[in-house]
Amino acid sequence: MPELPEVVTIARTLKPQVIDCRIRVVKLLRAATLHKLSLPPDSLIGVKIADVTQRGKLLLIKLESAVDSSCESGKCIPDTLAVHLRMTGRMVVHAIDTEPNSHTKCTFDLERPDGSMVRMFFDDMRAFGILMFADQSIMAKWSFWTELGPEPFDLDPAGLAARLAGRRPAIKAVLLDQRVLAGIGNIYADESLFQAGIHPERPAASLTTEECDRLLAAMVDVLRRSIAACGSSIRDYRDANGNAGAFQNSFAAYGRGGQDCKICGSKMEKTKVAGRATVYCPNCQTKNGKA
DNA sequence: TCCTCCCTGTTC
DNA sequence: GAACAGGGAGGA
Repeated sequence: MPELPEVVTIARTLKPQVIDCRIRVVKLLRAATLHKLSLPPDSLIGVKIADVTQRGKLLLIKLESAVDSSCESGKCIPDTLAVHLRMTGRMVVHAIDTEPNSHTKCTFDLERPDGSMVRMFFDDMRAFGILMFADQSIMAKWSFWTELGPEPFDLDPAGLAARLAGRRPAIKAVLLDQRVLAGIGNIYADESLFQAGIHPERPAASLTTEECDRLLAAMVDVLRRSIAACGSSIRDYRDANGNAGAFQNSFAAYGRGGQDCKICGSKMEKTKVAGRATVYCPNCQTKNGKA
């Protein structure tokens, strides 16, 4: 399940394979994978891939066009190919003669600067992923994009506290809300709360200044360590080279319900918060806070 | 503000 | 053969 560290890794491994390539053919194999606001697949024909970046969990393929990129000419030309991988999405580059598999939702035939061709696949077993081909006017209408919060790296403790202020829901539910923070999913929410010693069901606004400090430091540390390990591979995640990450071997909370706490040895408890499986240590992460 | 749904492979 | 995994949209 790609969260921020996995998307960073995918962007890093995809970029050298597709940069400066020109899109020649786009085949959309599942119509519902395309976002409602998206420009049609054919709008990508002829544009060049200028960069591959990421914001939160969104993979952003930056495009540049050789022709007028304004809508005034009557034809909109996308400058962004945004990909939300959700649970099982993958972007992988294969040889040009590779055929789609049963989970392929879209293929992009790319011409390299030297004239050779490759085929980029968007595979997505569970079909939750979304493709968005957009110009700036469309991005400005995409609420998920316009309302996306800052990444933890771009916040200071006071900034985090300000974003949690007035929010009564459980801190874990708030961390998963991409409008509050971008990039945190179920894995890194559990890992960060464990590392910070904060119970996942604490009302977000009840965190003290000192706890906000600890939580932000934990999120940044967990995300950085995972990026260094090329992300976490639970089942399906692979980077753009098809390689798995290694951070799953460092989990202290996620998926460890019933096992011993790595700090105090207590039995880790499993519950549900915001409809998501949640694991925490009842001793290290107490409900009334812990110094 | 919380619940259900989307989707399919894996596990119980 | 049902439960589970889960991000986000949309509805109650």
